[in-house]
Amino acid sequence: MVTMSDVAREAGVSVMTVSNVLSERRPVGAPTRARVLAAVEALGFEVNLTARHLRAGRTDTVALVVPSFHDYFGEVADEIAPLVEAEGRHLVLERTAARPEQEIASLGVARLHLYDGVLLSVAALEPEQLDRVRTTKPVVLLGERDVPGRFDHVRLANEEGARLATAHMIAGGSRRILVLGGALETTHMMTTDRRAGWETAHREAGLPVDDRYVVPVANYSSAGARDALGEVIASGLPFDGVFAVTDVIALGAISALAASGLRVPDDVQLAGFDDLDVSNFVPPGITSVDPNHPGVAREAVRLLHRRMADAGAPAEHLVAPVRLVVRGSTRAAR
Amino acid sequence: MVTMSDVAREAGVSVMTVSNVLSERRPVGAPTRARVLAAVEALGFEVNLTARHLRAGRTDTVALVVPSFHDYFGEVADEIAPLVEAEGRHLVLERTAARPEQEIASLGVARLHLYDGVLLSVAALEPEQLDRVRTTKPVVLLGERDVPGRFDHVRLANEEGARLATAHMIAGGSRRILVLGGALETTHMMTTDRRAGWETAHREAGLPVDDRYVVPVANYSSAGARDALGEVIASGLPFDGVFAVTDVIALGAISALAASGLRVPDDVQLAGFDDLDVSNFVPPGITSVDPNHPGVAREAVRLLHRRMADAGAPAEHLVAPVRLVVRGSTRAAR
DNA sequence: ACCCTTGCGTATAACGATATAGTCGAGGCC
DNA sequence: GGCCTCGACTATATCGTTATACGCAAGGGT
Repeated sequence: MVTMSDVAREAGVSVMTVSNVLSERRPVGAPTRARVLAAVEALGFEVNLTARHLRAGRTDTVALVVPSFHDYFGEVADEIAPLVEAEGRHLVLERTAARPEQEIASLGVARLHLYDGVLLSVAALEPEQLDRVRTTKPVVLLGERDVPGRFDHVRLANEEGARLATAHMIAGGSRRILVLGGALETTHMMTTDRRAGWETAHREAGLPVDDRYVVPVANYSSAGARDALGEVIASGLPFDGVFAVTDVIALGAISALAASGLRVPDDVQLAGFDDLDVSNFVPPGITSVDPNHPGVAREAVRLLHRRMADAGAPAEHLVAPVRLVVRGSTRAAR
Repeated sequence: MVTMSDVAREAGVSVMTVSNVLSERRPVGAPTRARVLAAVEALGFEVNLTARHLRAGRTDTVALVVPSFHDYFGEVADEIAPLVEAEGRHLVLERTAARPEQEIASLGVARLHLYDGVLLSVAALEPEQLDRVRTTKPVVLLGERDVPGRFDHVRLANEEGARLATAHMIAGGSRRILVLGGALETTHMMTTDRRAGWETAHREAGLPVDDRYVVPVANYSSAGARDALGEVIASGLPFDGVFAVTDVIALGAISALAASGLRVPDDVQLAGFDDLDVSNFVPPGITSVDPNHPGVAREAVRLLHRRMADAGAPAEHLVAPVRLVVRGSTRAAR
């Protein structure tokens, strides 16, 4: 490896002069500067970022820590990357899927210190585990769990989005709406908050809430959704609408409906959540709650920058607004 | 930040003893060991990975560098991660999308040295740019471009997969098959290799090859595909099959076909490439070429480990086999 | 003539870990 | 008793950069 001192020797100057030429932290005379740059070019020198980090305490790198790389998180990551890069920093993704139940533990707090800041997506992490994380590293949390108050946090208006989608299907004539991927527990998490919105819409419309219409889905996957909805259909439980708690689940649902010869939206209306790309293109288009990824990304990055600039700033807890995108899988109000 | 020397002072030993306790590189007496561990616990010490890297030259981290985080690459990344972790290392994702035309330059060779090894996905990188990368860092290339012989490289059997998919639709009765996302150039890249397979299938069947059936798609996106196919339909060019060079494009195609009232597969057969999750669930199921992601991931990681263990090993160039997954978007042979 | 600034460069000490060579007492062997 | 080995622990140099203080000549103000 070619180091700064190699360059310094080649150019006949001290290492600090090389450093100053490259970082432009302090002025260097034109002839000296030229000789240094020539030496850099000739030797093919590249700065050692590790040494810089150790000494300068700065990596110019931000990590986004996600449970898995695909689908939802991949799309969000692509929104966040340009915003981080606009500030002259780099974004890298780390993943915790190995042990979803202990996101930080499996990652190791030590790794957090490799970065200037961390966006941590908390899907399965319990608040008390999070509370044990004692780090001064700037961290902004993303996700639908409750988190300790001292952390900055961006979450979605899950309940409101679910209410909008469900109410829309009720207005379109549905009276027996499944919540696919729902769960009966009361802990605040993505799935329970969205089920709560489904309930709210029912109550507001004066419709009964029936627990049999809450259908869990294994792994929140499309395959799990297809199987789960297939079983509901086979069971004979009557339904005329499906609120899928994610678009990935909606995709599994549309597959199961098609396999059973049920027409969307004529026999069954369908709505999802997340507004993934795919929802726009799967015929007849899946009505979905748009969580405004660009907006969430912008807020998260804004909070992180603020925290990096001022470690003592009071924590902010944002709830990003959502809106319903109506497509062919639901009917207009009757 | 609490350092090893804080721990050493607290435990009344030298820093090397702390290091030896934690790394288990050399034996430490039981009472001393206990005091050290107690001090680590009491102070909440976490090793500084940057300092370790600088001194020990090892990060236990592998990077996967991709053009973007979503869809195809996200799915591949989730396959690769467990394999890397199984060897006791960490996987992080870096992205180059900022300037697709200069993947390495935008990333900076310097960043490569932050990792023990790098899996570099070359989508838009020209061979001569790659040739300029002079690094001793273990690098394995993934992707469909030609690359300099000195690099390890894993690519797909693009032409063969395209040939299989096209031949299958010909056997099912199609005679005028579009290649959506195709390009007429002859440089080896994903899109041209797949177009070549489409041509081969036509020649083998004694069918004419018509350049008007090669339809480019903006950004290889679903939206671009929908627009492009919409224009073909509007133009009146007759066709009864679509070979989409990626599943993302196939998704746009199915949307355009539905919008025009064309039935799949009755009026138009459709096949894609990549076998993304979505293809399994979009009714009626999209026939697709399965590039065997797990196999590709396994080979890539195997090559990287080999290269990390032996920098002088001869470069391997692998072409991963593909197979056709037949679903409802195509007809059985007539 | 004197002092102070300014511009340009250098020498040296960190950052926090690990590698290497050493120290030191206890015990074994002849 | 003398010598050697061995286990347990320590002192110091080092990885490649940047922060800090300093040296030194040229120029400007009084």
